Amino acid sequence: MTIEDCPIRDVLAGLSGKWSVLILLALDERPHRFGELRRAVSDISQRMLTLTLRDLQRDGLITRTVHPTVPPSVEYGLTGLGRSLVLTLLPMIRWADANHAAIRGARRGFDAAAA
Amino acid sequence: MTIEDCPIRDVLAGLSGKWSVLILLALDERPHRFGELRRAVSDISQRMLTLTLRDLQRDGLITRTVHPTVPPSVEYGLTGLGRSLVLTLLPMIRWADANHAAIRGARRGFDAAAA
DNA sequence: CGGGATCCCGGTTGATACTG
DNA sequence: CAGTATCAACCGGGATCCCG
Repeated sequence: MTIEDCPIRDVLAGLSGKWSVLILLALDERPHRFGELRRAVSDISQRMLTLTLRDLQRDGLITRTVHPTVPPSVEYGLTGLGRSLVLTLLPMIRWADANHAAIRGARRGFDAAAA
Repeated sequence: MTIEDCPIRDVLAGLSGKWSVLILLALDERPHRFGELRRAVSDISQRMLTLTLRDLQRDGLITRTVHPTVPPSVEYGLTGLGRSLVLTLLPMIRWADANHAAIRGARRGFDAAAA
């Protein structure tokens, strides 16, 4: 009865970081190289980008292709599984965009009432 | 240019906890009392349930109704905003359910290859 | 260029005990 | 029943330096 037995919690855990969803969205547009991703998801640290990418790859959501050039070049892209996940994420993204103002308003109201 | 200016990150931050989504789903079925929620989301600590509920209420996603009985009874339910959010979440939930096995398989493959 | 290794801090979480 | 208070542990994440 560990955490992995609950699909929701197990899958969500991987997306719970601050960065996974942003990275998946960037890769949904087009494949990105490491440095491109770093700029696309501005203010992610090199370390967290590396770690998050490895987790996503481990879960079979993204591909990692090394081109043995000098200097090296690594391309990341979505797998079929990853693409199908992003599709289910898009409604939530749009909701976040559309209702961000309402949430911020609710927060202000709540905080004011608490004071 | 703080974090709240990005709708995705701001909204996701609230759901990134381990518990928010589970609670929202439980409340989507029907309103729950505190103790019911605690059993529904088994192995959440009392403390985290309290904290998460307050955050969700602060964001305008759930309602909190106190019935001044003895002993006290508090009912939580979804707001309209909350219900609309859950609707956008459901595709992702179903995806998690359907693809949990695939993800676990990918993980095993990745870990085996790394060894 | 694309990482890995290390250090370290601070917020989040859990256990436990107490309360109206 | 539905919380609040306090304390300790943990771990996500940033900074920095190094490497092929």
